[in-house]
Amino acid sequence: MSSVPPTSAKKQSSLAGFFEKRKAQSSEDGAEAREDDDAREEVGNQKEQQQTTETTTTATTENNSPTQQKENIEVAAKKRKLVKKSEVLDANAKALSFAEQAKLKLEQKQQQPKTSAALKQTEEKEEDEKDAKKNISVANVSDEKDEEYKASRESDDEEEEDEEGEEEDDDDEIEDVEGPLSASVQKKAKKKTKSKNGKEKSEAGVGALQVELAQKYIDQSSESISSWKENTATPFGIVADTFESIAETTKRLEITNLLTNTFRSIIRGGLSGDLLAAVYLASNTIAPQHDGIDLGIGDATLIKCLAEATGRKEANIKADYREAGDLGSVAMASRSTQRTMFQPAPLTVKGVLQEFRVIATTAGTNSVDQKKGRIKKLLVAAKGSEAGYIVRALQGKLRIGLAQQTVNAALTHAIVLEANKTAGIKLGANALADQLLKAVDVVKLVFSECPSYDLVVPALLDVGIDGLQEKCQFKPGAPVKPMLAKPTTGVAEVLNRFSDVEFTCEYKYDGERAQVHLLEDGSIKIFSRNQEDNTPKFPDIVSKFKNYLNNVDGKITSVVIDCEAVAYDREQDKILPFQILSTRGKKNIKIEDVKVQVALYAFDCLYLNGKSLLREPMSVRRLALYSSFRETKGEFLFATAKTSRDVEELQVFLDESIAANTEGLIVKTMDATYEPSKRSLNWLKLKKDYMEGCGDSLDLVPIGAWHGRGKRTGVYGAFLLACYDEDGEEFQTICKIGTGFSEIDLETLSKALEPHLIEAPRSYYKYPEGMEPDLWFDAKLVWEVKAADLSISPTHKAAMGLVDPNKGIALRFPRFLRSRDDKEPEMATNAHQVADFYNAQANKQTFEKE
DNA sequence: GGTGACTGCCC
DNA sequence: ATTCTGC
DNA sequence: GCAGAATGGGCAGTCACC
Repeated sequence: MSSVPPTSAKKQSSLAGFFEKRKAQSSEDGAEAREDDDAREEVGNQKEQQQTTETTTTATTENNSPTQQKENIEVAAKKRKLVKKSEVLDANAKALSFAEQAKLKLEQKQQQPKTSAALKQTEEKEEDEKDAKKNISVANVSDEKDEEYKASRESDDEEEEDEEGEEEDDDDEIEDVEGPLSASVQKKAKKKTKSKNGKEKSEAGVGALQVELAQKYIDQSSESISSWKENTATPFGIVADTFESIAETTKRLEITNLLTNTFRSIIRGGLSGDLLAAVYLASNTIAPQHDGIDLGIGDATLIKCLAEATGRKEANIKADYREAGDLGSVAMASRSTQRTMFQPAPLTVKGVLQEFRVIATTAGTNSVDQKKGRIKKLLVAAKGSEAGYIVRALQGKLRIGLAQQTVNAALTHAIVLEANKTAGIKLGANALADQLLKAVDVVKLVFSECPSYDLVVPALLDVGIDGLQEKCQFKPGAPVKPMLAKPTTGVAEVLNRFSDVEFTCEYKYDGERAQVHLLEDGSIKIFSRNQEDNTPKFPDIVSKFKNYLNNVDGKITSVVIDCEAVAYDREQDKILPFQILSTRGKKNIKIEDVKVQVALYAFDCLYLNGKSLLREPMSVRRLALYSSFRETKGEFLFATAKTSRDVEELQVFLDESIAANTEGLIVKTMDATYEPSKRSLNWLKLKKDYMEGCGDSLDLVPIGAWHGRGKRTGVYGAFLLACYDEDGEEFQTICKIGTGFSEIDLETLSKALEPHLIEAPRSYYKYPEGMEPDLWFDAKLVWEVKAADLSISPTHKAAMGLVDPNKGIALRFPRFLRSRDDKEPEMATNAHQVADFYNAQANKQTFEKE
């Protein structure tokens, strides 16, 4: 990766080092003489990285001797925790905010001597600054921010440093700015809240924290919240700054507060379209999901963009990404080296969203280039932290602890608070907290039944909370968010959770969720679990659906049912595995082209003859389902159900479900409504592999690893696992694994694996092309891993030749259980055992036909 | 016209 | 999908 | 318990490129 001389690398005490290193390297990018050091020392790289992380907290400890490195890593593990706690800069804690990175960069530049005392000071200073920043919660609306933008625009590549200075000064200057909350007022407000804390907390009621937030709102709204400039397009920087502040906290109410204030100022800006755009950006979506608009941009394209935009080599961008764990900060760092001939117009909230949409809808020959061109333009126009968030947005991971639910809460708060203000309503903290909580419930409910900001945001601005339900109603034609189920560990837990209520169990079929709508106009629509419009995928269902209606006692004019679409062999009359279902085409499918038949297993009825059943209990909905449809063999069936309270009966039913080629059971209370907003995981799922000692558990050998990203930066994020084949005396990959690890596991395992690092894969490793891990290990450790299923794999190599002549076996839903220190790698699950596991499955793949 | 990289979406 | 974690 | 963010296998569709 870097061609930086070791001396410079040694000095790197933090992520700032990353910037410095990159800067140095990028100047050599053009020369690109020593491009391929890449093969060089991946091992060293790993150590270096561990150390980098470690020194983030301890500054200039210059421990580079190999003997000390191990120690460093251990210390690093402990420190990371501490650092996280104290909310100081830490790459692992969460997103290292871009501003923080800039600060680090500055420190590095100034070559500040970093004795531990000095560092402590710095930390404290930063804490202060953060506090100040948080308190200027509405400051991003103010005119003085405009100045800041202007300033930052003018001094592009020095801007990070400049911002430092400016931020320092803000506290003083801000007081003179009319309109927005001054920092000092905010500070007072916060102090007030803090001092009240104790009293309020003891009052309980709605929830002390909510009340505290309400109090905060009251204090804030006693001042005027003004827009940056009325009726001027909302700058994207407002949103980026808000993200930046949000990135600095993990407290959800704090996040809500920050976003609420930004939404409020946008509302006051008077451009309703801007609020909608901001809501989309904050939730990192570009359109309602059933509109089927997606970016078509992934890491690979973004990396190419960054390389082209900065004139750097792709390999270097990748290396930076690996090291930083965040493509956003790579974009930030790269961007600052770029000079532009002229100043592009500042980005606006609406403009960025619009550009995202154009990128999404660009298709056809040369579309990739066009998309890249637009992204590069965005990056060039980006100021401050904007570029980082643009990249993250395009990646589909904001990674700041903000997603739809919190956006909905903040949107609600903003609407309510602004409405209160307009109406002159002034509530006490408790009353306000109560009002906000109820309003959030309403908005979440409405959004789950009408998942479209295009509809909900304008409605909120128009009629507010009270008229919202009336205005945004569930109707066939648009999907409802589906009810989901929560994993349980066994029959006992189910009985425990549903101890006092009547419940029912249904088979959990292994297919894909299908929400089938019959509209008033007679048309049919089918939506996926994620509200994608899957109608084109199931022309066969569409054409026959009306045959399944039970129209004897009256005409059914409209209906919505919840089903599982399962691949079905109508000749042999049996359910086929999920893998078969997934081979069905998705677009432009004609009925005569359908090769994989499906059976619909219906289990709920959400709408019938013009009436929503979402608020009805399960018992009523099920009756509606049973009475409105009739079963057709191999095509349309009701999910097999049983109602019982008996432990043994439940267990028997579970066994039956497994024997019937399904995944297990879904357990539902009979009185529960279909309102995922109330509890998104209101149903329970009972699968064999959730239970201890049941399901397939294998002992496997880690032979490689990938560097983690995001909150896994600095440790491995995933590992390559293999089984042992005695016949060929080789290790054959069976899956990657990246879940089931606690943070401590990851630290421990990284440490345990370090002595086994090797430069290149052993000759006796059989692994798929294109699945080369970042680092290879000697086959020494054994881990116990759980899986739901085994499948014939197009890539993995386990048991190759034993079940299929050319294909290996892979694990479905692999997760780490524990380390098996008592086992030698040769004692790992062997290839024959893997094959046996596969063959023991009730529902094997049988599609070797042709 | 075929192939492979990339992406999104199922689970 | 599964799992872990902070609130 | 919620919400968010890490991560899995594997398929079809799209587009660049040969």
